[in-house]
Formats: sequence, structure tokens, C-alpha cells
Amino acid sequence: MDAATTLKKHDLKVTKIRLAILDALGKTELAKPYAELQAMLAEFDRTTLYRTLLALMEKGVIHKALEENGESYYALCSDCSIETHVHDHMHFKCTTCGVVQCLDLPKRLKFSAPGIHIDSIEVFAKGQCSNCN
Amino acid sequence: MDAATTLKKHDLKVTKIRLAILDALGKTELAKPYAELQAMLAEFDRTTLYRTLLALMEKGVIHKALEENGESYYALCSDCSIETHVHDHMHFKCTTCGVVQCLDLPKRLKFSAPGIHIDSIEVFAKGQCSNCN
DNA sequence: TTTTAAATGCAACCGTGTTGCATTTAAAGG
DNA sequence: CCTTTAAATGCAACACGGTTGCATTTAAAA
Repeated sequence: MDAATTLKKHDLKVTKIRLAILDALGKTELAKPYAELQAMLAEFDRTTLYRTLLALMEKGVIHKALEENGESYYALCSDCSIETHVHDHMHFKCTTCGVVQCLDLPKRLKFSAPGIHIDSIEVFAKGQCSNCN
Repeated sequence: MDAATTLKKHDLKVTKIRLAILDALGKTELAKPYAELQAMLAEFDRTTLYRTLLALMEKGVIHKALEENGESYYALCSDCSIETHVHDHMHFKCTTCGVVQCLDLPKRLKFSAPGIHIDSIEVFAKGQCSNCN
């Protein structure tokens, strides 16, 4: 599915920066840091980038994979919508080369604690990616 | 163990702000957001707070429990040192009242993926705490 | 083609992260 | 108890991302 179709499916107008963001995030499971996105999209105002990222997240097109030391990483969603954000994957950062990627989880995680009700769980792992070990 | 002893054990000089931070974080498993810490420690320069938090983290006295929307939450470590930071607990945020706490994990988590070597895993859950459900 | 709600660009402000440097202080040694 | 000194602190300054208001532009529906 091309970028314009993706946007329409999520009730988003097709605009230049939205196409550019989807293009920048590619079709991979790799997450990009905000600073890199901004550099790739320097032709647009950073406020527009900010609001566009918000809109794409709200509509379930992209998600914030992780936040580390004030740096946010963004990645495409696989199958989210404005109603349901489901992420059955973990986020992995290679401490050697710095790449951040979404990895499938073998099964849905379940945790429990007395008196507590858990709605969502995020898993963030660090280590060495296949290129770096 | 009192705060001064804790500091000495981790090769840290006993200073006013360090005692105040340990006092602010209490003896509980609750994590405090940066803004709250800063408000409680308004008598100190924020640069000093910044550097003190860095020092306490490096020496294994406190840890950054989580980062969410640019807000960092800090909590005491249970048994860390400058050499080993071990956190066999997950971080939980109540989406109703906002409290963030460290919860014991039933067992050490293990994940694997082809070609990837995982060093550390963090788990961040959201839901309702025992007071809010 | 016209219309209009949405998107964009610009200005401005805030909070946190970060560094350099001068001053103060904890604590070790005499 | 003093002296000494490396470490800690306070202050100034800058960077950067988050955030909002408002005027202008534009996508896309009519």
C-alpha cells in the first residue's frame, strides 16, 4: 500500500510532509530518532513536523518506539487505527551502532500484581544487533 | 541504613542536596517526576540538582525509572553499585492518579531473537493502581 | 470552480539538558 | 583543631524539543 493510500485509510489529508515522513520511516521495522527526522525534513517548519507526528500517532499510522535520554524514536505501526493501538512487539536498541528496531514478541506478555490492573506493557531491550556481534 | 551512610557506601561525599534527594525519594518504591523533585529542592540551583542526579545514578544510588513525554521519573535503587546496576523489577504507572512505582518481577525475563544479543530488558506497564480500581 | 475546514508557517515562550568557570565546602592529613 | 585540596556548588549562558496562538495557505468536498 502506498503512502497516500495509507493516509486516506486513516482519515488524514494527503500532504507533502506526511508523505515525506512515511517515506522517511520507510517500510521497515526500524525506528528513527526525532533529530534525524527533522534533519531529513528540514524544508518544513519544525512546528509542522511536531503537529504532524502528533496527528500520525493519534491516527495509528506511527508510534513512538521509545524515549531515551530525551530522544524520541518513531516507527511505523503495523496495524493500528485511531481506536486501537496494538503493539505486540518489543523495542530493541543496539548499544553499539545505535539502531532501534521493533521485534516480534513470541507471545503476548502477561504480568500481574495484587490489587493492580495492567492495561498495557512495553518492553525495551538493549544489546547488540546482528550486524554488531 | 540512613542517608549519610548510604552516600558513604557509594563513595559520595555527604552534602545537603544529596541528603535532601534521598529524603525526597524516601524509602519507598515510588518514583518521583523530575519537576516534583525540583520543586521540593527549589533552594538548590537546578544545575546542581542535574549533576547530583547524574552522580547518584552513576554510583547506583538511584535510577531513572522511566521517561514518558519528556518527563523523567527517579527512584531509589535497591541494591546497585557503580559496577552493577541490576533491576529485576518493572515500572508501573497508574494512568488514573499518575503514581509510578517499581514492582517486583516474578522471574528474570528472557527474550531472544535470531542474531541478536540482549544485555538488558526494561518493562513498563500502565494501568490502575490499587487505590484507583 | 468555489468553498471551507484543516494544515502549515511563523513567532514566541517554557522546561530540561548541558557546559564552563569562579567560589565554596567536605573531609583527609597533619 | 587547622590546613589543604579535590570535589561540589552556584551562576551564567546556550541548545533543543515541546507547545500554543494566530495569520496564511491548501486539500478536497460540494
